[in-house]
Amino acid sequence: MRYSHALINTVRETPSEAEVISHRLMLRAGMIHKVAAGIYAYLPLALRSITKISAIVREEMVAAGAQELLMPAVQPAELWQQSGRWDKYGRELLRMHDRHDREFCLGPTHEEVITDIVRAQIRSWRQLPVNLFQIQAKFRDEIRPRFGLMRGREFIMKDGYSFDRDDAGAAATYERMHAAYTRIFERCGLRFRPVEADSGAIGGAFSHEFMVLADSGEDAILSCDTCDYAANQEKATARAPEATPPAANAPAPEAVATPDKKAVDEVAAFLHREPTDFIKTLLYRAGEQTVAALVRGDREVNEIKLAHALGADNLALASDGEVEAATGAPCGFAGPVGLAGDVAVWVDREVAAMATAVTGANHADTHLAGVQPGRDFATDNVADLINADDGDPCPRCAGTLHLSRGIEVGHIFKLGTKYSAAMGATFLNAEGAETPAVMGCYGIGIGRTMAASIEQNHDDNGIVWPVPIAPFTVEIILIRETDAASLEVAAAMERELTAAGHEPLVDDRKERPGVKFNDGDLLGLPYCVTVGPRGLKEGKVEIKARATGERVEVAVEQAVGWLTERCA
RNA sequence: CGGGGCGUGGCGCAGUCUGGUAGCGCACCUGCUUUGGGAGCAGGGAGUCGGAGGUUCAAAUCCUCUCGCCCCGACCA
Repeated sequence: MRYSHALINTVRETPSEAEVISHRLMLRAGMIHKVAAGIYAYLPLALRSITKISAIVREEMVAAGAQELLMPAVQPAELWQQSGRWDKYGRELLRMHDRHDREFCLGPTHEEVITDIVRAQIRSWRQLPVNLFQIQAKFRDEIRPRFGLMRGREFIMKDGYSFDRDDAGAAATYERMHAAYTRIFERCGLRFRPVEADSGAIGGAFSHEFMVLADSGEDAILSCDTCDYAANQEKATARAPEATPPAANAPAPEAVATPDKKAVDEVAAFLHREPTDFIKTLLYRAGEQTVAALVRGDREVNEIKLAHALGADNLALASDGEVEAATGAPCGFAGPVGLAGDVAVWVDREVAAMATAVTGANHADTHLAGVQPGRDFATDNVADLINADDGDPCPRCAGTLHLSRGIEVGHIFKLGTKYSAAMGATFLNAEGAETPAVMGCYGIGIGRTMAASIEQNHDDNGIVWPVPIAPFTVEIILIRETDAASLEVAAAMERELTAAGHEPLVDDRKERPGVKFNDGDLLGLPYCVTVGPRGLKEGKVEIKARATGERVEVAVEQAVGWLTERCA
């Protein structure tokens, strides 16, 4: 490919809308073009990379026994009504009407359609298992799209769905997908980690997210420094604390004045105690019920865990007015002792293990010291309710958990029979009984994987592509595009490299060398060959490795061989 | 949806407070000189100032409405 004929328009100045580095660099390198909020066109450079990522995904999916198909982006409301999600999905689902006023939506995911297909195609246990996937644009009307391709409304996704005869089969398929995903992200040259994830409303322990490790990631993950335990902070559980036995015959709680001190840190400083000596009481509304969640003063409530513990669908922090109604005190002085009887008290494991603590007194400007869980308030409902944090003990071994950030590029989970049962995707098993297929689903954000790679691999000068997903593998810079000898060498090299399976981009633009070098670094192709009169005088070209900055002078006739050896 | 900010040549911005014939840098086009890490000089093209309505002799600037975009938050298979 000749740069002078390629649609690659780099810009020196960073467009002001870009927050994260991958978005900035993709705009600067002329890879994407925004069409509307969260909706992008993939320009040729970006599409080349996306095509490569897709090819890796296809190969590994097929190798793992999956078959590719393609479903429509537009889906009829009836299917979503059958699964029950038409009413549940909310405004993230973009709905529309056709000319006959029938309702449709743009597919944010394809469980309904795939289940519809399979129920029409599958009759017998002999046809199972079947594992199907597609690579296609999805649309989710995100409340706030951001970070360019990282969180768009329209995005390219590989979504796969498996149907098995029984749980054991589904578990085996799940493991195969886990292994395939690991190979996919390894082949893409990414540093990543599979982590245990919350499976949302579906429940069950079978859910893993594949996280590309990057400080700019939107997800917090905890991983053990000793064993291979790693989990999304939404899900991560630290080892349960040992109970500290309370002193016998300890005095009853004592009220202490804490005028105008509300936040735990303020009260702790005022009383010369540590936040870890406190119990923080947060009030929530779960439907009609008011719930008090008790966590140690330095901890954060994990609302997902709390919702699971309660079996609640929707959970929201209580308003100031609701707090006053439940505690009889202004917000900031809530505590478990003497709460209104209709408030359900849920106690974090760590709090239940405390010997004594300071809590709010349910009275303005007052706290209680010397409160004993179990003696001064009931500990009937104990659960893990907090976010595990950096330094907590690992639940599986003697190691320590560490907090880091990641970008979710893949998510696999076992669905069970939720959709197959609701939509009648059943088959006759070996005993002749009608049985719903056991499903799993498996997603990879293709565009997000590309963005995550840039997020993880860049420097001050631009992108640093890993060879397997680079738009081109080699850039050939012509120092003097008017020099006949240089042109001849570049043309020959382009031919030979192409024949050897490389993808060269020849910068033959009428630009000064400095411009070409800087654009070369910005585009970030793995190798850059500089062809100019000065080197050719000695029959040499210079090759630079983008990732390491290593430069070598190589004889013209050895350059292709040198590159082939390095790219293997 | 709540809070904040921004819409002025392709991109980045000034001008708006205090109304008076639209400007700068980059990019683009032409020519000459240059050419191993973002060249110089000269010339040139390009903007209904997001849109609609209003005030005024006069509106990018003041008023009203509206649309879009960005940031923070709530939300998220």
